[in-house]
Amino acid sequence: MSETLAAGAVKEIPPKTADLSAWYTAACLKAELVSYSPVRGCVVLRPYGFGLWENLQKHLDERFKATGHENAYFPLLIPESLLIREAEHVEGFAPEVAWVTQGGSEELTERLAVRPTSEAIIGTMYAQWVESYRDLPILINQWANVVRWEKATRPFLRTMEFLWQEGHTAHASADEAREETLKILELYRDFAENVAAVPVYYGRKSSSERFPGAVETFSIEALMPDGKALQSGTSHDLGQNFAKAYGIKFVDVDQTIKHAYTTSWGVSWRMLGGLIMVHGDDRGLRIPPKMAPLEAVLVPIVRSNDDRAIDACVQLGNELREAGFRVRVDARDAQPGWKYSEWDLRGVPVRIELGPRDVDAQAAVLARRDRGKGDPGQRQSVAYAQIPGVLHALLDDIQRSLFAEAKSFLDAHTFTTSDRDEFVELCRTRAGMVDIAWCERPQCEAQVKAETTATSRVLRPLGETGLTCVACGEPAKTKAYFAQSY
RNA sequence: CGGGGCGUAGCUCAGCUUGGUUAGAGCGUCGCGUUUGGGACGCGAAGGCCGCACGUUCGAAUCGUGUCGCCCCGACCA
Repeated sequence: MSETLAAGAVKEIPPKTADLSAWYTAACLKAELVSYSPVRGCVVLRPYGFGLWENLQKHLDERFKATGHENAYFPLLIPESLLIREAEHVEGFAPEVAWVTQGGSEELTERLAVRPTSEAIIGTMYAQWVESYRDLPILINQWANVVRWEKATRPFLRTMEFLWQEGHTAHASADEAREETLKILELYRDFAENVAAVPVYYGRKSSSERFPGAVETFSIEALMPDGKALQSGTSHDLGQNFAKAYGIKFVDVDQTIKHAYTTSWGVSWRMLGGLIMVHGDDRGLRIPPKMAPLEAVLVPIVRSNDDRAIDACVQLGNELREAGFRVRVDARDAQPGWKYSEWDLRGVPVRIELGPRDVDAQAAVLARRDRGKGDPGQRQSVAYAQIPGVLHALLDDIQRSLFAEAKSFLDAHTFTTSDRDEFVELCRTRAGMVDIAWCERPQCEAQVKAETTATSRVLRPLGETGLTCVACGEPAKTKAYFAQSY
């Protein structure tokens, strides 16, 4: 089976501007982020890709801890009887649930779902843990894999099995649950923009885009270079729906028994796919320094009879590592130009070139990946003693400049219109995010989708009153960003 | 699941229309030598039952059917 998988799987990377999808898949494979697995629709996360994932985990975990959340772990397998308790929830996920029907040689009397998400099992446990308002809130996050039986798959963006974190909280009041939901939305926005350097719009989801079983869903939405939006993180206010389904009850301060209010929220490795598409260029990946598995790679230039650069690189590499940088010395016996291209492809933010000339001058050349080859600001010679400081500043600047570049793309591809024809045309041509006054009616959204394949991405408060819906002419209730999406 | 494309050496592909010795190229790999500041050069070598199965045929990479997988576009979804 594996030999059939290899055939035709890995291609040369086509220009990003010509075909984003083809570029994306090839880049993920060639940069050794992922490989295809023998199971259709699943990918193997290779060490370099896992490095990206680890940085995502690190930064999100820091933020979760800072807001009082703790990590825990719940089982992979969920009995059918538990999964089906919340009606909307099970209806929403039914088409994509994988089932275990046999254990060893024994047919199971009750089949087990491989979790598509963990509300069911976690809600069941919370019901056992909560007795009193004193037990609330429960603020738990889990890092886990989930399985959804997808029809069409693509590395990171949609795979049958994927890694994510899912937070599940329970609260004593509706206000507190809503506050938690919005706090996490802001946490995700902050992470996306300040760590992944991916600018996003955030807000409420329309009813048709809502999580099955939620009272209200919020999300962050990034814009890909082809004009399609990518939902990159979701935060759900579940109200009392799941508490009622799973029996999460508590005695409140007023001595009455009440159902808790719960939330759930998640970010998956899909975020990595967004980061790759947003920042990559024709030479491959460009990874923002805070997410980069390697912040810098050191390439020694070796001349015949002069390999002093290798020792110099090893020493400089050790010093930088001690100073807290993530670096690697690439001392492989290969052409420097070949190495440059390879590390460019993998998106390492800074390359440090060190050859005999530099050894003589006690300096090294720092080259930044985010700028083009011909850019005069791309390379600079820096004396040994100054390197940690310059590297630090350089990484900061790269982080900022990648965000700025992506932000100006988002701004340039966000359109506001009050004209229906223009709205339809912008949606249809996949121009970007199209901002309109909207009635928020599901029928209207369905009509827009039928006409343009675009849907509402996020809803924001409407500043003015008395406006009419740009799509249908009914009274407008909200401001909405429409776009086609992944 | 629907439409389109593809599967030949590690990679990118040619060959297929019109079936015919031993299936090709470039790159990569290996060996030796010269090289090394943005994908080096010379010489030599290895490497493929043409995705898989069945069928048509004297003969199949080439034609037919099926199947698996990959890519793109829809539908569905994070």
